[in-house]
Amino acid sequence: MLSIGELSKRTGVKVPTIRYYEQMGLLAAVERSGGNQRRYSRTDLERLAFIRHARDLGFEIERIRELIALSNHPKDACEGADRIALAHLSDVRDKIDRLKKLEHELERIVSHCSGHTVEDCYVIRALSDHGLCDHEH
Amino acid sequence: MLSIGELSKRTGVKVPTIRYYEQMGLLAAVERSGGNQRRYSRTDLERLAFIRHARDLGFEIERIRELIALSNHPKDACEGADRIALAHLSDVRDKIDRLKKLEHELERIVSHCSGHTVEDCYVIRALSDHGLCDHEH
DNA sequence: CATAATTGCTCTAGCCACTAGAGGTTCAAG
DNA sequence: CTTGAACCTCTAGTGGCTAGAGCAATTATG
Ligand SMILES: [Zn+2]
Ligand SMILES: [Zn+2]
Ligand SMILES: [Zn+2]
Ligand SMILES: [Zn+2]
Repeated sequence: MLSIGELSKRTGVKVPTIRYYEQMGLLAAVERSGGNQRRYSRTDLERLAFIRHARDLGFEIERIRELIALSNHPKDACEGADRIALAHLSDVRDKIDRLKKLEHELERIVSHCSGHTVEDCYVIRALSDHGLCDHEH
Repeated sequence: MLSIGELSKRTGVKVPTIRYYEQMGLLAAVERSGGNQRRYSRTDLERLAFIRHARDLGFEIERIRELIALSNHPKDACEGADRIALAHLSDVRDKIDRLKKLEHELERIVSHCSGHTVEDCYVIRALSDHGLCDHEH
């Protein structure tokens, strides 16, 4: 049985974040000591590691809740989990596409400044006029 | 003189967002009609377009505040503006790098599921064990 | 065993950049 | 003059935490 601090050390998840996950219903409310302190089992640690890893991979809390619900029915088909992962992959790709457009536009903007005063700074002019941009964003 | 609704239509910025920008000090508090309604000039419209474009390019509100302050001193050197844009470009690149790692990892994960039950779903297993991942994240 | 340092508890508020809604006032068209 | 759209202010909610106040419990040291 681990205290919340020990669990935090072993998983790299901060103490208030563990309590937050409990509040959000990702971690079940666990056993308490006589003095009302949380005591975690190995199973709890594994679940927290799962949550942490899913968060590191960018899954939203609501999606993680769904994934946990699915993994409680091991005999069911796994389409649900696959669909969640695919949808997330698609989100990530959309974000990359948007950021690459920004990157391109920002590169163009910063490379055009001849470096004199603010009144002829290309950065300021480009921000004032989207017409100078290559793409929508 | 434009009402807030007309300004909204012309810039594509929603009405509550315009009021929010005023509250944040990006837009100066403007003239009011007899009945206390905001009235915007062409200059106000241009400033809002600047803010909107900078936001679309991903600049934070605080950075936009700084850019506006700089552009009020047209005779000064423009290093400040250039530095803000370069720092933002660097942020964008960092985000892209992180997302590309996620993309690779998610591609790998979804492609490994043989599509049976939850108990042997690779998605679920991969989430449980970062050791299966190719990269840190 | 007493005391002190550390860790734990709950509850509230703050972060960012909006967005939504309540409850009321002003404006413009007919 | 009446109607209805647009406006006003104020408060609260979003996501995923993080920080702090003010206590209680546990652990380490003497
Ligand atoms: Zn410049
Ligand atoms: Zn643009
Ligand atoms: Zn699967
Ligand atoms: Zn991993």
